Amino acid sequence: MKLPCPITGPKPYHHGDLRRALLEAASRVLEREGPNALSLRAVAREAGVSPAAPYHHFKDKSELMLAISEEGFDQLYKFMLQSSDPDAPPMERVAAIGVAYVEFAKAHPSIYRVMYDCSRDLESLPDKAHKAEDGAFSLLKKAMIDLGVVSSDQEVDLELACIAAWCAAHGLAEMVGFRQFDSLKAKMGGEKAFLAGVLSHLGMFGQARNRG
Amino acid sequence: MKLPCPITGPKPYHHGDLRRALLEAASRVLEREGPNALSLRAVAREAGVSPAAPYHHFKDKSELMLAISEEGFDQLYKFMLQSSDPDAPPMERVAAIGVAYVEFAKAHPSIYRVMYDCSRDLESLPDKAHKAEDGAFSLLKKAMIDLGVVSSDQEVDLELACIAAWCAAHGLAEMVGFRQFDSLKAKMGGEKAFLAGVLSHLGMFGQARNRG
DNA sequence: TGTACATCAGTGAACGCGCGTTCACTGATGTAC
DNA sequence: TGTACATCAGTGAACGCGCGTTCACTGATGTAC
Repeated sequence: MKLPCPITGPKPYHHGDLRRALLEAASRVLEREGPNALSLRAVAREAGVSPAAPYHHFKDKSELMLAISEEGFDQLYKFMLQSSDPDAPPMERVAAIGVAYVEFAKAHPSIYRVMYDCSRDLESLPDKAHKAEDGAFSLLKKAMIDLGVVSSDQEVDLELACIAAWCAAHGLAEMVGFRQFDSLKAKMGGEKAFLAGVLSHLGMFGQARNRG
Repeated sequence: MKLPCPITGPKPYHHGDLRRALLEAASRVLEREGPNALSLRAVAREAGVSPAAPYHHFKDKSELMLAISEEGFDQLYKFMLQSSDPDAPPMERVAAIGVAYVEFAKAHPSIYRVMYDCSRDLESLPDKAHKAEDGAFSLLKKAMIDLGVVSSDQEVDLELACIAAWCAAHGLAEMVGFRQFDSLKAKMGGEKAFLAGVLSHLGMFGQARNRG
């Protein structure tokens, strides 16, 4: 691949890895302007490319959205993984996974929204995470099994517990940013305390309650 | 108000109560075509009126959306109220409120989405429900106090408990419709059992767990 | 009770906008000989 | 090693669309006298 002079050179006719560049451009658009501004044209614009160019890499808009969403799930999984020490006690691990989930959504609300929207449209969020041997849902499931509250042979109950945790995390992730909670957060000395406080009331994250 | 002959008469130039009619038209559009199809023009079309007519009743699109959302919260509150017997034990009442919330969202997903979107944009969901003496949040709060797990003088903890319940309900409400859960629902003998099962893992709805 | 007139609540045409997508095209690349 | 050519990955102009909003207008209503 021939690269142009990084300072003065004209951009080459062929891009090199436009697919990658488009996904990164999409991410920038999302962070800067929010999910409503995410259009095929905006992404192409951000990548410095004509509006027709993306069609060589994605069948249509929904395929681009899906790719963004998949990338998001990848990042979320990696973040969860690095946030939960596999040698820590299971209770701590479950809590760490939950907190990581919420923090990710809080840090990247627009990407999270695209992820969620794609999941709803395609009815495949848990499925996708499920299938991947080491996907986010599996990570939670393992921690839940280790937690011992539900045993792995009570399959239905285990599944229910994981779904409950996922729902709670999703709800909290979407609502934690509400301005309405600001004064309570301040009263408690910060968002972290607030988060722990809310989680302490949600069954499967109960150990936070015992701590403080 | 002069009414046209309901069968053959021409529609009158003046509508009578276009504001009301627009809100009902919006509701129909939402149920039929989903939140993405909800535009000022679509609502006017559905109401059988020119695209400029709504501007005599709403400053702009966002004001219409807000009105739809407010109406939704009203309906939600009424539904919660009629679903929870004030003489029932507090535990049952809290559970009934939670189930009603989720059922409402499941029954009217598009309206629920508009409600949520408005809340997020305006940062006023809990606030609105809060201010109204008999709003949905207050209803939950009262039941929580009666439940006795948190006392009304531990204000912060009470608030946290209510927020946790709200988040959990929101998460469940948004995810309960996912196709991915279909097989589990079938295995458990229906959505109601599934819902109760998930709720049983969420702290403040714990009584469902003791029952079955 | 009748009439002049201000006000209200509609109409429908038009505006500019950004969108997703298509199309004929062209410059760059890589492969066969 | 050089050359012909198929293929790939871009361009940019154009399409039709639905949108939010504005505008000059007009029909109906209600009020003052």
